[in-house]
Amino acid sequence: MTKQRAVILEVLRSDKCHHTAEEIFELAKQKMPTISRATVYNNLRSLQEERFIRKISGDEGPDRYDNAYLPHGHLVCTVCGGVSDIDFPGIEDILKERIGYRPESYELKVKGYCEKCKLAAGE
Amino acid sequence: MTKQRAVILEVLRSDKCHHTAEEIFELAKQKMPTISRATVYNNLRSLQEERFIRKISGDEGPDRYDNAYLPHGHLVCTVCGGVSDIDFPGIEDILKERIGYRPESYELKVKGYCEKCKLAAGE
DNA sequence: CCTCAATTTAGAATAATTCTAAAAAAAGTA
DNA sequence: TACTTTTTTTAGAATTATTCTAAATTGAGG
Repeated sequence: MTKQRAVILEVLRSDKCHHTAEEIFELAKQKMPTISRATVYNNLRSLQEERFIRKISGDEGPDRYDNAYLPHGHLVCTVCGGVSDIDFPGIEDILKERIGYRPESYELKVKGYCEKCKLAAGE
Repeated sequence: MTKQRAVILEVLRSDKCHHTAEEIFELAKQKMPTISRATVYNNLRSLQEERFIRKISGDEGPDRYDNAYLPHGHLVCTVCGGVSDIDFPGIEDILKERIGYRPESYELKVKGYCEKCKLAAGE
């Protein structure tokens, strides 16, 4: 475990956002000003391959990273564009039923209103 | 409806593949050699906004396009990398149950074995 | 401490997509 | 039809996101 990788993990775990590589790079630089962009990309890739984190590739804009590997849904807000985690109980059963085995992984993105924007609209 | 747009739609509808913009550009050029890459990108975007087609952004590689807008699942083959359509009956009910309304749209990508690779492995 | 393999670095290179400004085509209007 | 206006296309430049490169550095194991 290099210092750089520790910093990147720390950034990933410091909040619930789904940051882009560039954002992670900026945040990591605050903790370690000499860190290089390539190191961030390298680590994001290897962390993903080792199943510590998960890449979320969006319809638009750069990829984002989730600090958990375990698959779960993502709610993409049609108002603010934010991405939040959301679980859909029973989803894996449906997938298994259809293809005959529990999939190695899946990604589910649902467009709707995030909690914040739902509250704001309710006023 | 411009000639270019018609050609692009024709390419999209000519087979069941999920082509990349570059592939669509190449195929369109066979029908209309003067067509420009930007025109392909412009049309893919507007067709998507008008909900004739759907963009599928994958974990890796460029975006792909589906000739239908109606949401349905995609099976991403872990062997050959191909993307095929797959329906998961009941999925929309699960989504609605969890968020309280039928989502405007969703995207579900499941990793597994496509029909071709499943057959090949079975030998 | 040495050694060696793995990692980091800065910047160049690449890939995918968007932008730009001029030309062409289409649509609207008299 | 002829004229005007708006939209679309074009080619290539520009931008964005990401990967590659090769030299320098680090860190783990002996």
